[in-house]
Amino acid sequence: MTKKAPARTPRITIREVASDAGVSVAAVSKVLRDAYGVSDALRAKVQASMDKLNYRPLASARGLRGRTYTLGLVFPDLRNPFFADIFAGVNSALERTRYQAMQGVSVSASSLVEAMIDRQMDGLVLIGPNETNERLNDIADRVPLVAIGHHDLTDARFDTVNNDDQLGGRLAVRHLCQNGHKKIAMLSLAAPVSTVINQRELGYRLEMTEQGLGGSINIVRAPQVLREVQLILRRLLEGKDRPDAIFCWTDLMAFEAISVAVELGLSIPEDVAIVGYDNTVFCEFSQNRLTSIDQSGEVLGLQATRLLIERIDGRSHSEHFVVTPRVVARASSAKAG
Amino acid sequence: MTKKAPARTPRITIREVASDAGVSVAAVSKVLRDAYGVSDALRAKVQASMDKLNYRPLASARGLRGRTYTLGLVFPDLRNPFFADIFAGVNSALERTRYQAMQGVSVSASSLVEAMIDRQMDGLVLIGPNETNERLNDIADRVPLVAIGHHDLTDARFDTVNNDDQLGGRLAVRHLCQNGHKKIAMLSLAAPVSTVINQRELGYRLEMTEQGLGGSINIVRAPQVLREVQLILRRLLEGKDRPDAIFCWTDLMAFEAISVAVELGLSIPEDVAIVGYDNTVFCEFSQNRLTSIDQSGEVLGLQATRLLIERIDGRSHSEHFVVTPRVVARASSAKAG
DNA sequence: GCAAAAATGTAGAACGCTACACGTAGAACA
DNA sequence: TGTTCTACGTGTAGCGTTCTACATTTTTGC
Repeated sequence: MTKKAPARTPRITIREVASDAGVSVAAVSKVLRDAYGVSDALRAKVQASMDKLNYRPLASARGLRGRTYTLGLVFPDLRNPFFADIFAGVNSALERTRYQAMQGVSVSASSLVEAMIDRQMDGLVLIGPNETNERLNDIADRVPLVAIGHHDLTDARFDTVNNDDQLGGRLAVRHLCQNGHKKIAMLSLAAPVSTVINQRELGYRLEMTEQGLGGSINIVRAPQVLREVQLILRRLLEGKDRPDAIFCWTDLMAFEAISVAVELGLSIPEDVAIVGYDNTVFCEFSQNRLTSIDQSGEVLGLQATRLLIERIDGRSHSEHFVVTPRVVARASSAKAG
Repeated sequence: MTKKAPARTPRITIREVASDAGVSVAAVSKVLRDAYGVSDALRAKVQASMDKLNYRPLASARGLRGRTYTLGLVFPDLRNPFFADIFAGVNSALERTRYQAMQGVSVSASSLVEAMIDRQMDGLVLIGPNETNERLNDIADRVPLVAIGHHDLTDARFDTVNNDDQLGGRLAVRHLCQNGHKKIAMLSLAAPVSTVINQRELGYRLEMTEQGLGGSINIVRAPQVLREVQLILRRLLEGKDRPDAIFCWTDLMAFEAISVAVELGLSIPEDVAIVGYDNTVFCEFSQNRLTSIDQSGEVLGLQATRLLIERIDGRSHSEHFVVTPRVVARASSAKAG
């Protein structure tokens, strides 16, 4: 079945560079890694040959001995534009380095993580990993690891970068209270897989209680399936006890909430105010004009990358970076009455 | 600066498997690649050892001699959820294979493509590449290549998978005509970088002409920048010659169009109908209820992957796969009057 | 039953790079 | 002038695979 592939233009190797520059292979390698013991003259000579031949080191070969200069990013999903922000942050951190990021997507990180380790990634960033600390430590024992959006720090042998999701939950409630809302419901995720959700729920609860609204705490949980979400929102908004505000655990759900509300003839924010989370581009975008909690994905990505490279360079104690969220107020939660 | 990294749990190598199974390294390699000349007994023995030791071949090492079983996907952008559909298609094509996809994002494919070649990807899928055929052929000479969303087939030494964008443009216009709209404008992209846009514009023009609306052909071009898009849309909708329908080159722009229209107090579809392109999940989603041209990203991804693997396996002539788009009608373009 | 053919397994040389261990030469020191 | 440093280059042994030869065993054909 497998025929011979057509002849491909062959690669320039370090050997050819060496012979072109009239030096040893080892010398070229030194220049490549800017290792100690290289004179300016030699560097220049080698550099010239590399440029001339358009030489590029082969990552797999490097990986066999040293590094591949490749970082792996594991996203849980590609549909949420919030992840694009994180990615942008990663890339800006990588700008002046020799590292390159490769991404993969998978709900259960496991198999993808293995694939990335097989491919000699120098380090991994897991975004919103749905994994136990035990499992994460297991990975961390094999490859430098940073988790974004993981709040369990006990015994962590990896770094974390987090938005303060608990504070985020609080801010949402506080903001809605300030704008005169009282019956604030929260739309959360069924089977809360991530510690992120737990923190947001906790923040919601705590702030509701502190605001003296403990009695009207109302967490509604929906799965990721669109139909289900719509159904549950409809039930919530048609019920006799309709909330006058909904805090949604992510912008995407918030858009859906707006959608269902409008469909039911309710006006926003007069009848029901909506607040989302992530402050994705789409908040600005559509008529949604959605108030949202900004967790600055770009900062998350940037810090995670910084920590990861530190770790690759040898740091072995764990660091945990926290970003403070903030409310970005838009029309969807404007002052009631 | 660079300290010694902490001791990592070492990898199981093919050598250890071989010694555990009491066979040669070559034998294990044969089993791994299911090459010719392996008895059932040997296979079983080796398989057992591999399972027992939890062995996983190292891609970089394989790459040095043969394949890495890694495919590279190059996306122009991560924000458009349409790309998630393509990705899903790729993954479903990969399901029962030993290949794994890694993604990268970059507007100008160039540097990312080089990085992927450096990392020994067995093949590349470029999505909406903003490159000349010359450049693409150049890449194709070095690595098996498939382009999704590239309409220039002259001399192509790579495969392409395309939605029939010209037909898509036609369908949009035809649909709007059938629903009684006449002054149909098209919102396109400034500096049309991709052949995709050209085809959609062409389809729009041709169908307008055939419908006898050649006189009201009106292509408005906006850059990718949100502010600009809003400005241009506002100008278009406030002008004395307001169109009664807008065909937008992508859903994201269509949402923006809806947004601006609503802001201006226009109702959709009575005052102005909107049609998008891509049929992203968000069409169903928000109150947008956006009519869109479906180009089935999943099929595109699946076919591209299929072609790519064929090419890796040795096919050298080019193939070009075309998917037929279809209109998915929703509220945003309902019958006028 | 014997030669030829087919099937099965093994040795060992790459693949392109890194990094350790040296060799050498000039500078600094006494 | 000899000796010790230091800076700079080089030789070469791997890293974990694949894959071409080749050696050995088993099967087949007559």
